[in-house]
Amino acid sequence: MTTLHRPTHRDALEALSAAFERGELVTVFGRCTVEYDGRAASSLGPGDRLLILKPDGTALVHTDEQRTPVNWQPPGSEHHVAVRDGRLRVRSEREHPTETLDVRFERVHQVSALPVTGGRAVDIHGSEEDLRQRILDQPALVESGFEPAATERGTAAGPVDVFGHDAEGRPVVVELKRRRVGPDAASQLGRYVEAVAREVPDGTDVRGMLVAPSVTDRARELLAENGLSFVSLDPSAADAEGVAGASSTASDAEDA
Amino acid sequence: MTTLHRPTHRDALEALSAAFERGELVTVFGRCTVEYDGRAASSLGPGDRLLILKPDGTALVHTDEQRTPVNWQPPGSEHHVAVRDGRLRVRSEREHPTETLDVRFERVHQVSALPVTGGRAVDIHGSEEDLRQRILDQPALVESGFEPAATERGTAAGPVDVFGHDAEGRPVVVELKRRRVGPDAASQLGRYVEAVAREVPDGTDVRGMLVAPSVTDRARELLAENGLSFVSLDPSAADAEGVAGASSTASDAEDA
DNA sequence: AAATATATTTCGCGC
DNA sequence: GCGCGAAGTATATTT
Repeated sequence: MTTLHRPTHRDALEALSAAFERGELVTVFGRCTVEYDGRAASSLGPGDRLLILKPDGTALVHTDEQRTPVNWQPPGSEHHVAVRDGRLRVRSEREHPTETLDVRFERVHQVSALPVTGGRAVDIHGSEEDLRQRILDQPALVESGFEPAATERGTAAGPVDVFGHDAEGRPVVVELKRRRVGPDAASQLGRYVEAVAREVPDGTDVRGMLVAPSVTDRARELLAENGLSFVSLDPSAADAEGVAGASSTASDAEDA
Repeated sequence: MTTLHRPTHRDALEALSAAFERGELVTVFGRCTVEYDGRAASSLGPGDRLLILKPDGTALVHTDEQRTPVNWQPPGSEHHVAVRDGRLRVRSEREHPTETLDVRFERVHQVSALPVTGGRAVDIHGSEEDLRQRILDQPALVESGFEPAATERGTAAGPVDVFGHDAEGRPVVVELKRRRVGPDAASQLGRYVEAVAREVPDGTDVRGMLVAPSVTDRARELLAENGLSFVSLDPSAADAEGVAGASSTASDAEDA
């Protein structure tokens, strides 16, 4: 681990080059301007920022606010350091699409090179994947008598989360969302149902069910217009009881 | 600017508390485990990571890979530091929704407190907003004879990017995208057109046009099914010539 | 490489 | 606060 305080721009350059060589994570804190050009273009006037350069090619420029970096470059980019007119300049470039990030330092307050070792594998649960598993375990959460037949079933409109049949044997398309849904999810379900309806004998009733914690009003209307149902299911809720009391709030499926 | 190298956990605690007090940006580099619980839940085993704590409540945990932090907490959260069992622990909490992030350090390699001053205002161009302005300046880019009447026009399905009329006086809904579009954008346009069609006298033909650099096949089909058009327009293209050669690729608007 | 959908998306604007 | 949609979204998966 190397840290330089108020280094000369030239010393900062040396430290950065060496750190890249060693595959270390680098932070540079200093007064700088930032220019970006690529998918869009942006310009950032002088100020103190924290620049993070990762050995995988990621570049991040952070101010003292927000979760999102004020400027960045995705992994796979190439970091280049130089001193121009006595000032440290870090340029990060990539192709496909062509994008460049330019950080020009007026003053370098601190440079650190951090050797990173150890686990990167984060174990996340509570995602949509978990919700699907829960429904396969307890299909009655969707509807009494529901029988899952496939997950990620391919259709002309894309893969359906869960496909199965209801108590009366009708095909059912289930779309899962781990949080409150808006119109986009309703449209998505509609597209899937339509796609399945085309694969199936004419006149077959294909049902569509949106499973999520809740819906917005507009999404609810959209579901109703298309004869689709909504089932309230909280992904974080303890999966006790189940089976009996699947709180199914079917939409009023009346045509317009 | 303060930096401590291999501080005791207690000294690190002191430095962090003082830095929070002064409203500084803090970085902690060390071997740690991370636990998150909230909208989802995650667990991260021991390893060297860079923890960034911003005075606005943002917390970021970065490894040596990826643009996205391995764990984080959004702005507005509250940072708490403590020493438990002789180990530095940083906890970041927020409500609505309730979420907690716990970083427990085995070893603290470095602590830095960085006073940030200066500009945060980044000037971005090439966004959808710019594209809209360009179309208002040169409506013929959309279609010869197109006359914009309103932007962000409200409908029951949400605000329409640009609303206007074609050469024959028919209402036109224009949806703008700064990049290649998929089925979602086609659905969105369809919803807007439908909403406007309901406001207008029965039988009035409401046209829908998707303006973007390009479309995917499935999106193109979806547009065609709903009698919607596509106009190819690159946001980054120089707005020279124009007027004459709006490369309009209208979809075959035949009904199914 | 392209297409498609998810994400602890984040962020901003409007109601 | 909720709803809605954009974003230089990023990221993973599948074709």
